[in-house]
Amino acid sequence: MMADQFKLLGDKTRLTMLAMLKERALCVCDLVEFLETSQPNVSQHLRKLKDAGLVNEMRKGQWIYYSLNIDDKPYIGTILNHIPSLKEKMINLKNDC
Amino acid sequence: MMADQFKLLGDKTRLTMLAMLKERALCVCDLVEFLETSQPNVSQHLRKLKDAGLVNEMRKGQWIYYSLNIDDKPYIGTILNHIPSLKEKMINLKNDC
DNA sequence: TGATTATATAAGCAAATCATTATATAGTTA
DNA sequence: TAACTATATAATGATTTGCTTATATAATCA
Repeated sequence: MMADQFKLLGDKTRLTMLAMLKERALCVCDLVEFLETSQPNVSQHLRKLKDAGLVNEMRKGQWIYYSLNIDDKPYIGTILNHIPSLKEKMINLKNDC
Repeated sequence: MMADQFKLLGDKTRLTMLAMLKERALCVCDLVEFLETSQPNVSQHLRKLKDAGLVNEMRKGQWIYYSLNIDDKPYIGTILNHIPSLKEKMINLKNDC
């Protein structure tokens, strides 16, 4: 249902995660560092996003990279384009923590 | 905050209400009839939408009409345009119940 | 004025939500 | 293999949410 997808966007942490993933694929530890929250918290939000089909995961060694999967959800893309870019603030993030 | 606005869209009842108001201004009793829920429930959802500035109210006699107020929120409009139209199903709604 | 209609507000409750802490799983490295 | 790192899952608890029932407010009508 459509409302369920918006419910996912209605949380500051998840909305920020999606805005980050709009810039590039990220591993869990990148998200943890940037969001300044616990690793389980990030993992649980990621699971919700994955269950809703909004993100994909791809293992790379011991890291798991998450990326946006919204090509079939144009309105989600529109929404994310209205969020101020986080590119600048993400510069310090090093992959493979 | 942006997430708070999406939180409002993340509820089936409210999302339907907004989709209805996209068609035209409606009084509370129209919403109650269409949504098949209680009048206080509708009033409380309307208050949230009003507090967030998504709808306006206008009294007309003993009725209060609510209308969309999203001219300054383009992404909300985009979202509502992706919701299947309710126009057909709203044909039987008589104003001023 | 008193009854009726439309709407709002308050109180209460079950269910959902978000975070935390503890633990499990899986890959890597020494 | 043992220790370490990255991530997931489980258990728990405080807070929020959505709805119901009861009551209040405001406009209309007889």
